[in-house]
Amino acid sequence: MIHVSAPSTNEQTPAPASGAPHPTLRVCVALFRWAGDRLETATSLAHTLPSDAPFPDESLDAAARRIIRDFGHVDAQYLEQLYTFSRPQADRREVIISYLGLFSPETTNDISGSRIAWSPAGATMLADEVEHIALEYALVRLRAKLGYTNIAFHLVPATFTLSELQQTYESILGHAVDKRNFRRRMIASGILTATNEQRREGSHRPAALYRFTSHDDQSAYLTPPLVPAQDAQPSTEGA
Amino acid sequence: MIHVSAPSTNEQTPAPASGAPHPTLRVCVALFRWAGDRLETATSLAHTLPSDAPFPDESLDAAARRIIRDFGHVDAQYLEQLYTFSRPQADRREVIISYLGLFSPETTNDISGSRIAWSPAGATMLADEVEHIALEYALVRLRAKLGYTNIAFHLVPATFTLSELQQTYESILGHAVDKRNFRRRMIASGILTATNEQRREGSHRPAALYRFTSHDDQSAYLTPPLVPAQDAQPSTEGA
DNA sequence: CCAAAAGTGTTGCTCGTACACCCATGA
DNA sequence: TCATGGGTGTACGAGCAACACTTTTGG
Repeated sequence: MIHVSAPSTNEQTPAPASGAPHPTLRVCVALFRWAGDRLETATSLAHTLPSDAPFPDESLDAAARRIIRDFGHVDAQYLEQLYTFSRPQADRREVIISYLGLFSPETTNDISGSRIAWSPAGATMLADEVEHIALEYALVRLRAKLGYTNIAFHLVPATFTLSELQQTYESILGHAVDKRNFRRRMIASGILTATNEQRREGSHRPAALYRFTSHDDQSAYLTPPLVPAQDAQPSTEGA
Repeated sequence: MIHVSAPSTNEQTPAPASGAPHPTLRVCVALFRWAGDRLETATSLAHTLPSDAPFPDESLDAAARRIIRDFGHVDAQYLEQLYTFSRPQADRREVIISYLGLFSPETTNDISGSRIAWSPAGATMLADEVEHIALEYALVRLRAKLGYTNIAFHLVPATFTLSELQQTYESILGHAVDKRNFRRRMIASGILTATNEQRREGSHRPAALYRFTSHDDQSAYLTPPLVPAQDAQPSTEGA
């Protein structure tokens, strides 16, 4: 978590370049939800990503949250800054800070008066080129993070079956995964807790319901394969 | 990694007052070089990271490259956008786009009239809080990328011995690595090519010299210049 | 009793890690 | 001949991928 709090005492900031117009600032958010059978992207009714200029007294993160509330009338479960683009526009430059946001299904069920349209991720067409790139990139990041974080849990209801979770993974990754391996890995990871409840639906064996062990994610995993050698250096190997 | 869970209740910030001051934009660069025995960070003589406001007609990447040239009178071998911070400052907001830059030793040898001071990475003290965070984060990213990219090659001379390369890794990672495993991995990875030259220095067996197989790195793992990089996005910037 | 999804183990392979000694050289 | 760093191979364990059948239920 990156945290910027107090204003700095350092007054190093260069003056805005000689009379030239200030760049336009815009925060845009690639929002996803799991629709039960597929991943969906949120667009405004005008086929753009939800976006707005941050207010002067507002952090970028806060602006992203506000944009999500304004468009969807709900809060996202997960929010992460992705990348900052810039491009020439009219007489000034436009700087676009892109975010990735995730909704849980419960959240998006009772959206009323929402200005959001949902379309299948991957088939979402955006007029704006930068927004298109930002969306593609958000998907890439989301896929990558499935592999080494518990980010998928933000897309899934509070309690869920392992099959549901697996379907979520498969649909985001775009390929099937082995059931036994998937379950073993999920359970071994310790981020799942079995509730004692079951869900019975249809004429087949009921499924056990699980929930997350911890709701804060430690997605800050970085794993360099190189590992410390036994001792500092001094002798040849101990033994 | 930013995880925003339960955002505050709606404050419904006032509409974008047209008279409100634009945010200040600033690009700052965490620059590293390998000094032969340690990793070093570049600071301005005033103990700040090299930074400046981008010109209106200049992309963020171009601004970062210009800043590096202005401060060091040389070009960096590697440049990657890291994260965008924002903070309140005086009457307006300051938005800081941070970059990671790497120099090869050859490059920094003939810096003359440079406005850069080098200090050991990790021991570099910066007055500004955001710059400090940006620098720390750059180090984290650099370390992490050692594990799954060939980023280290940007820090090393055009030809080098495996021991030199290993020292670079060890010093950046902060721990020793096993010599045999390191060499096996490097050679197996295929990004190294053995030249036929040797380097003899000191009273011991001469070392074989290697160089990179390909000089473009696919470490564009975590940056959006994704699939169709430069040409598919005429109005945005490549990397 | 049938359909339909839930649930369960084993095996082989790959990759990472630990580990010790000989080689070539200059002084 | 000695000190110094360069260079080499093997064996073990962890973790991942492939793979098929039994269980429980509703209709």
